Amino acid sequence: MTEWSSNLNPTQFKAVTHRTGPLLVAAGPGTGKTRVLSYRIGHLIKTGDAKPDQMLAMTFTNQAAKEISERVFRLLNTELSSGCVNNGQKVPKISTFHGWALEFLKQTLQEAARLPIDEKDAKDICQEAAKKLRLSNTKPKVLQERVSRAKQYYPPRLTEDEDLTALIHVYHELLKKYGLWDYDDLLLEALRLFEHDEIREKFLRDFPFVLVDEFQDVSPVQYSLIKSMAKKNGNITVIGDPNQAIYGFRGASPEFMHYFKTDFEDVETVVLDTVYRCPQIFLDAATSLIKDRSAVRLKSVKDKTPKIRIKPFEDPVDEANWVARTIEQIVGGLSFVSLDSGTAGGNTLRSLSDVAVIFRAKVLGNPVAQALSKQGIPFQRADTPDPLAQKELRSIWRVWEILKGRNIQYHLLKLPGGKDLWNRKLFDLKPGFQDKDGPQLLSYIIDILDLDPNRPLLKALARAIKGNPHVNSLAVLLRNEADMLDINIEAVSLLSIHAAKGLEFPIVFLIGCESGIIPWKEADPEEERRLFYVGLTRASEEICLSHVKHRRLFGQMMHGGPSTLIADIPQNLLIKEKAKKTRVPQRPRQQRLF
DNA sequence: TACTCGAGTGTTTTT
DNA sequence: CACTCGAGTA
Repeated sequence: MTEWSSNLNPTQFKAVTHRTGPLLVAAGPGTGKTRVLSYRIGHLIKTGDAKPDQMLAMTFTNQAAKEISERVFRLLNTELSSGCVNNGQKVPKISTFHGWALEFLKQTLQEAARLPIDEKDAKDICQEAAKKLRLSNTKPKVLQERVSRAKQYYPPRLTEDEDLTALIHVYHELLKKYGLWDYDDLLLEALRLFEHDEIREKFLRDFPFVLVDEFQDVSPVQYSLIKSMAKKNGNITVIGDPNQAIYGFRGASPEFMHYFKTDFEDVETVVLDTVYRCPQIFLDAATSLIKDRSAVRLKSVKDKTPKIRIKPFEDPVDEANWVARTIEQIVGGLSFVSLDSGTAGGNTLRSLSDVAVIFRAKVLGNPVAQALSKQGIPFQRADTPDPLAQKELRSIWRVWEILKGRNIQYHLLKLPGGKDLWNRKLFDLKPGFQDKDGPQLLSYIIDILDLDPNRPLLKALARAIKGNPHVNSLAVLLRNEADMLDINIEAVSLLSIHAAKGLEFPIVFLIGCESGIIPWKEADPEEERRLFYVGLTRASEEICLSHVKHRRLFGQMMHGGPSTLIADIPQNLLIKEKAKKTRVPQRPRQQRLF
């Protein structure tokens, strides 16, 4: 315990050691949210207040669940070795909302539980439903989005739209026929189960300690779930930052943070306001954007407070080239702030992984990606497409699922070539597949799908499986491989602001700071402010906001001028730089290999 | 059933 | 611009 408290500041300590009853932790950017969450779990175990398997911690992403698990286990292991905790093999359940819901449904409904499908299959089924109804608009993507949007509410919010009502009805009939649930159903069905008193009572007995991460991002359904998961005076901890609520477009609302205080009884509120990440000026700029400047003033522990640089450019290519050149100089050993100003730079040696370029919409990353490749600077983008959207991989995955005995009927139906063919093909060979390992399964699948195993895509897949021979879910493996933005890799990161949430980088370029881009035209202006807030608080040392005069977006010329949000920041926190007339000649710095 | 081509359309994203 | 989707053709 003593070692623990030495790692925590007083407010963190208060949140970690809070004993019983509802707890709301308002945690600004870089205030040690994950630390508090994992320490709290560890602390509850250590004091004996909770048995490990009485705890459920819920996150939004697998990544977050993994991170927290790792920290908790690291914490407990250290404690274990010093003999403080007597650990049974029981462990706290740390899982995503959806992951927990699926398990809960399986456990409660047994064989009556259906099988989950991903978004792509949901689109297909939406389309099937729309065709049945002869709706005029049958775009699967649009339909699925509208259906999913409605299903963020319980009961699903059907508005006045009759088409949507009918569509959802038929869509649900189809899902029922196939024995499937979409992602939204997992949460909705879990919520439905909680309407049965005996089921809810059992849950309350099983999990008297519930913790929720990124609480500001909960949807109405998730909020209802949370309310069902604890008594009004129960041991429920929620942690989040209302100023970083940027998922309104999928039904989340920062309001739930306020509701929590009245929906539960005697809520203890702890505000984490000591920021370990950002310099004070970045924090002041960020908070100045938020309307109800909630009495909280974030305080940075950093002594250096560089100002925020504002850089104007003519067009996206200028902007991108400047970013690329500047990065090159940074990793060359010159400090960022002193560039252009003639001062000799500090000697901080930067690595490419210290740098992120972030932006409001993914397309804005393209010119930067081009400029970086031209300069031979390695970079990684977070926005890799879902690998399972690719045809071959999807077929491979379907056969894999069939051989693993999951969702067989539906996958047979969807495989190219048709059900009968595949029934025949798979029939003879199925026995004994339980024992085959990943690589064997894959080569078998490639064989019966008649694919060329030497294609780079399949070779990469084979490599991924080889590193993970006992993988059960190919989907999880593929998606992890694909969108894992590897922080340790020696490369610049290109990310949307959304994708950057939760991350930090010493040096951040926030590009495309123009009105119409951020704030995005026709978007909730308050949420746009929070987005900018998130963007500004990603940097731990230096940040530069840039804007251009003209930008071609979706084939249309935009000239919104510098973002109105920049004008809303107290100007003494900014250094505005003049546009440079001189266009630096393109020098090919590094020959590309091919 | 499988592929090509042109019209249409645009934020952000997890499960 | 760049991509997706679906109509149309083989």
